[in-house]
Amino acid sequence: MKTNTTTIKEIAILLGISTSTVSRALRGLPDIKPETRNAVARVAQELDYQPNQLAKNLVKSSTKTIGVIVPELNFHFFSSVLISIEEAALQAGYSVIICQTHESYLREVNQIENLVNSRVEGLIISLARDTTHYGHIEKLIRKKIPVVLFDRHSEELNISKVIVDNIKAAFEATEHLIQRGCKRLACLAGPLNLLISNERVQGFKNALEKYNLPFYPEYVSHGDFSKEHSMLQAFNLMNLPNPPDGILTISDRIGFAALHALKQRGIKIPEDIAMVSFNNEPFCNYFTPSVSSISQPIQEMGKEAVNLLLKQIENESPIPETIMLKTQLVVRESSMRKVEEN
Amino acid sequence: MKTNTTTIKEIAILLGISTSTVSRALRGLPDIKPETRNAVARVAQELDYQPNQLAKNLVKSSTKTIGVIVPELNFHFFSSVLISIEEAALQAGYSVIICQTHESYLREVNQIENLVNSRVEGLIISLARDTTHYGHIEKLIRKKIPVVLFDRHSEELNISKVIVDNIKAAFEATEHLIQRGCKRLACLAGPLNLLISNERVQGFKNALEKYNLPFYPEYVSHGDFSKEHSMLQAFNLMNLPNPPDGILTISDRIGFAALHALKQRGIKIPEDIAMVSFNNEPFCNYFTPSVSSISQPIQEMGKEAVNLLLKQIENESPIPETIMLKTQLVVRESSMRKVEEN
DNA sequence: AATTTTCCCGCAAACGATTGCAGTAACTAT
DNA sequence: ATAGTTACTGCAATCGTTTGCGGGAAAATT
Repeated sequence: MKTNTTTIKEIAILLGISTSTVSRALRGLPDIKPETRNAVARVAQELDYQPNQLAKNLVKSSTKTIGVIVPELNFHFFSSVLISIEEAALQAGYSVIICQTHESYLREVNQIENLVNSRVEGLIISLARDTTHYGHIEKLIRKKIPVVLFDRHSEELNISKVIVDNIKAAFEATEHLIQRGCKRLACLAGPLNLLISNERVQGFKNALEKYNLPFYPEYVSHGDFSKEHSMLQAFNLMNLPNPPDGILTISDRIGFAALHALKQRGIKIPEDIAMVSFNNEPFCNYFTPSVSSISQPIQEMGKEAVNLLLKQIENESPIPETIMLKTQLVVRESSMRKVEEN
Repeated sequence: MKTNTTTIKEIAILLGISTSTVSRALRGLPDIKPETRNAVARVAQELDYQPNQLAKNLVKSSTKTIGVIVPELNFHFFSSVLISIEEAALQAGYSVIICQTHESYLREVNQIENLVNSRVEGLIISLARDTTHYGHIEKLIRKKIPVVLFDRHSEELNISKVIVDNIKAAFEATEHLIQRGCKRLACLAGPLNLLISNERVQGFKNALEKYNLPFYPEYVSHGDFSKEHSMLQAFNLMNLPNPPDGILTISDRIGFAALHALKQRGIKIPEDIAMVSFNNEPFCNYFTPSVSSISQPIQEMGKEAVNLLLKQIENESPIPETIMLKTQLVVRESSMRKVEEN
């Protein structure tokens, strides 16, 4: 389909002037006689001229665009961070291109390549589940393309990132469960190679250790965030000879599904089993019982990621910076057991 | 920050050949001696050459990109359709740029303009809540830029769209409530000027009419999908002298919040009030009671939207086509009242 | 040996803008 | 009247590719 777009040249010919004059007139540069300026404006209006961004970008070799890559658009956490990223970028005069990897390493590599070829000026990335080696990211650094990681990062990468203290957050959540009287604690985790999942498990372990509670490996199970996996994880926990009386789930996606599974088995929450989850999605409030969850600073996360990126883009400061934001445990019914005084 | 990218020219100079030869060699065109081809490949590899997509697009005046505009990335329905849109586009060799309007008309206009200036080859749009006149869309048609609307459309626009029969869907849901013994039916709707909301209300009315049930205007209330609005809508309904015994909500976002509000008031669902909602988000299963909801063909919707768009892009067929997809009522606990035989 | 064919490759224009520099006309100052 | 400004505008190169056309050398055909 041939879309007829008018160019600067057509305007120039129509008015019998040069393209440079038209260009300058349209952009409000000085040194243009008012009459010419008006004439140009008029004709541009009539022909509904729209500048070709591609040409513009090519000559200025600047796109004022940043690329954002997330595992899944569908996850409430990511779509929310995206909103704040876009907001912050827009304010700084940048637009964003959003891509998703569907947790696939190959797709991540592809998407990054595409964005780089399209000359985005920087990238904000949350790594895919399947990403276990980081050559593609290191290549970006070598090429001096600004990159910021958020949430799903890697310790191997010495690079700017904005994250939360997952270990501490999980520790606090577990501690809370212990203080509510839980003795046999379980943890429903994500994929085995996912750093943030492992960090949260670590925090879980730390809390057990501090309170001298035993750690049983079979009380920690891994899944892929899907409803099916998560419910299975919960069922398996129930089928153990000595089921847990407190569960930490490292994501609301897992938590909600697990809650569903437990309720299906007629287990009373929080009396039989208390629960704390991660992310504090709005739905936590809606469930019966409402779900205690660790709130992530979504707004800030997006804003800081953009800030870090812009700093790299504009100040050519390649010194990697890590911003660690605070989480907050929001206690609701699912963990509010009555605890006998002693 | 100056990112040093290698160009075709540098390769050419390094090898003492012309840029055209390099270009052809890299793209595997014929008429290139194997040795030159290899040499080019080698040097390109060494210098980590990445073609400049901007330049490419400019000369080919084709970007193989489509733009998608949705009101809010955060809505499960939209992010899900986006996934299937991206999938379908990718398969056809197109990439997608995703934008959100946050329900604002001005932003919609802006985003469209940007995308057009960036020379996307077509647009898939779900209109913003605040969009009440359609000059910006009509302009696209005048300029022969392929456009497809989905979900949030407008009757004023004679243009390709993929939608569902909202009237029929709401009718069936309401009929179901009536068949489960509801006599006083209410409807929690969205913004007043939102077509799909009004269509659903219309279907609601149609069912009342068919079954000779009275329609009270105060039983239909409008909100903006927010938790606060939706809960308020529900509370207002409860405060009526003669509260309803059946509620249709035109979106799960409203439905979940309403359910929460009703439960807060100690109302038994479905015994006191039965409920059916719209969209069949995965969470419907998780609630207590689980929520009956009308399932939208999300996958298909995305796929068909892309198909319609590609048809316009590639076949220059500007004949508007409307694809109406089937919904399905998924009955769960929230509407399963015991109904006495008679 | 002359002609044709095949194989490679380069020149230069094009895509649609921006921009440094130069040039002309009008206006001001001497 | 001449020199010096000032106000505008155009030329041409540039960004990094692609592509039609033409041409020379080698190989094949007569």
